[in-house]
Amino acid sequence: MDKAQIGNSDLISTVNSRLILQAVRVMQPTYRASVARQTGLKPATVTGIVNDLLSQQILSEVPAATPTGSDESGTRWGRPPLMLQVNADAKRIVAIDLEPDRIRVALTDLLVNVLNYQEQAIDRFSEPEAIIKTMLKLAGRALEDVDRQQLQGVGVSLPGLIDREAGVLISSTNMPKWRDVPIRDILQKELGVPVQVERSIHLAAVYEKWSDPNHAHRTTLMLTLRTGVGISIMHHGHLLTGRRGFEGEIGHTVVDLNGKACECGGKGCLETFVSASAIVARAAEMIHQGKCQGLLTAMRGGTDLRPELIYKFAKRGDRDCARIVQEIGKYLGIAIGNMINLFAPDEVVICGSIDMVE
Amino acid sequence: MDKAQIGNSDLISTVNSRLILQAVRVMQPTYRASVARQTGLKPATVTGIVNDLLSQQILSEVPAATPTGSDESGTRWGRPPLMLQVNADAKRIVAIDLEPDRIRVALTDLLVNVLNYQEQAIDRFSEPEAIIKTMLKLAGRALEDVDRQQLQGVGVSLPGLIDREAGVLISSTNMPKWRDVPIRDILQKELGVPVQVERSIHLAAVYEKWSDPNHAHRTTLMLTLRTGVGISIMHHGHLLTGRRGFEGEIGHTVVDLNGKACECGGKGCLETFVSASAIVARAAEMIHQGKCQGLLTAMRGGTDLRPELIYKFAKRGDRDCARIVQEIGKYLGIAIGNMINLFAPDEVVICGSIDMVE
DNA sequence: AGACATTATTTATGAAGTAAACTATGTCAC
DNA sequence: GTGACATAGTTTACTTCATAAATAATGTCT
Repeated sequence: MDKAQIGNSDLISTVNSRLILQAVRVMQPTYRASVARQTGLKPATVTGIVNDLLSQQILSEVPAATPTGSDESGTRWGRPPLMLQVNADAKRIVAIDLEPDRIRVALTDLLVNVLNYQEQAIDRFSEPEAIIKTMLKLAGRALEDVDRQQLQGVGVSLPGLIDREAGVLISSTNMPKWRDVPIRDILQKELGVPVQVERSIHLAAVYEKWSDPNHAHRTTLMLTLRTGVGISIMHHGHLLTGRRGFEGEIGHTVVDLNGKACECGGKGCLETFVSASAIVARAAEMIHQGKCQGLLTAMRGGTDLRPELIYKFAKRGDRDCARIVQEIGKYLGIAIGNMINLFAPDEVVICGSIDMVE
Repeated sequence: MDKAQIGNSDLISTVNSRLILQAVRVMQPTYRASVARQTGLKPATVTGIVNDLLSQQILSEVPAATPTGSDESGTRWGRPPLMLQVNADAKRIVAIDLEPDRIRVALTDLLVNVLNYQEQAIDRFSEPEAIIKTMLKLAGRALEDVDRQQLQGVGVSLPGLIDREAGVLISSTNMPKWRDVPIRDILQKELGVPVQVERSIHLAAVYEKWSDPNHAHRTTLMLTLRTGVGISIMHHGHLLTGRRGFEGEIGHTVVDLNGKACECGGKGCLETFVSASAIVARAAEMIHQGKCQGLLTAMRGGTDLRPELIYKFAKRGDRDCARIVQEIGKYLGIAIGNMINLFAPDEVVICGSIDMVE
């Protein structure tokens, strides 16, 4: 049997602190009595924890306010509350987004306002060591004026299969040299602060939940389009994740068993229809059959064959290109429909765009 | 914002009691010091909670035991532990399984040993009121010799879509008269004890987790075959369930977009290939085409056309019937493969059998 | 009989939530 | 202005739990 969470006063305080911090973040500006009503905690408890958070400067008190009681004539009474809000400046967070073609590093405050942003192009075929060096350089710059005490931690978004427990990037389709790289430990050692890693495609869902306080008991299905298709499911406030991070591979879901062979060994996988390379291949095939003449002309004019070009032609009324786009929708629709049957989500979010990686 | 679990001493005690009870159940017979090591709780804490559980008679102490310490020569030392085990007789549970063609009621003890079992055939077209009356009759009989104090509660397994929060059976394919029946509240009122409802197809997964202590951090995909196909996912110890209980509908996942129209409005749903009625229809179609002559002969002999008959012929070497069975496997395989891509489960369990309902 | 190892309990302490009393602070009526 | 009123927030005394540390219990072995 694994060790589970045990109950002690530590558990109580983390649970309640989070609850209160969350409540203030969502309702701010707000005040102690309101927080108590919302969370179900008693006023005395809220006072204690709020004072604690005030002394840590994670919350701050705002002076002015008017009484909350009122009647139909607009008469107000009662002691005016002391308003609370999150002191965004109390902490700093560094976010590192590794993508096949670039690294993006942001320094944010507690409310995830971006204070500083850097972007640097990389070659997706580089050695991981070199790329990590670049990440460290950018992170170092972001942290130049940050007190280490103030730094909450570093979050890293990775484009591929990860092992969450070990903090390892197992593999990445678009970055072939990355194989079992223990990136969390490397960064943690170099930066000397706690580092967390997560799979890129899931982070949109995490943010969605964070920014929407009513999300706790809903189920959201989020599809992320990029070079391929990823799926994330936020279920009752929890992100569905496998131990090894292998989940979310909707791209290799079979949507047409008579379809083309896929790299994965399957036949008719979703990605044989909706990935950037599949779309381009499909267009090339049609050009070969003498269709999509518009595309051919554009290419002779020096333009690259890219998904967005096909879409542009489709919008302009090119029948053949429109058919390609329509097919993408059809297969995406089948996949989404299947997911809806399985999860009965309260909402489906599609984000990103189908891009090529050089 | 919804009200979340707040932290107070109640939380601590429930968390720790459950932890300890669970540990004892899994390791029994065991002893306090071992429980403390396993759970991470301190010995004094375990003593306190165990004594509490002993006084409630949920646990019992077994006298004999030998010292636990030992060296290579087999020498043993130390104070011999007081062994603990779950006192299965402390509580009684009533389990009611409603199926389209029968009601099954069991009285069990805390370890889910069946003490008493009753089964009664029902007509799936009956009014819900009549069926509930039968359920109450059987439950009443099961409870005849049970002290109400001893009764932990009643669990009901329902064959269809449920609303867990409301305890309502929303609809059931095989029991057309059941529409939005608030069965939990009805039973609760009549029996005067807490009633919980769950969807039948998911309960195999729940039991699987309960009976396997190492299950907490695994992901299991469980397919349940009956008149159709249901899927349950046990993920990190939690059953994936939607608020309205609409999930698990893998049967209406599209596996062949050129397939037949399905009742649900889709085309090529899994259930158009692997449900009992679909299989029979497929065989009838083949007979019409002059195939499956063996089946035809059997049917002229008065045998009903049922899935198991087709399977019997397939096993005997009937080529056409074998093809039907093979097709079932093919489509089931696609659906399962897709699920594996999505969830990367640690294991896939297929249970049940494809049955007809009269 | 006494050393030893291990299990189990007791006692004292501390952390956290909470009920209830109490203080604080505004508005309004007079 | 003064006091009633309503609501916000704090203080105090108390309870519940976990826990560290001391202690007791119980067997084997020398």
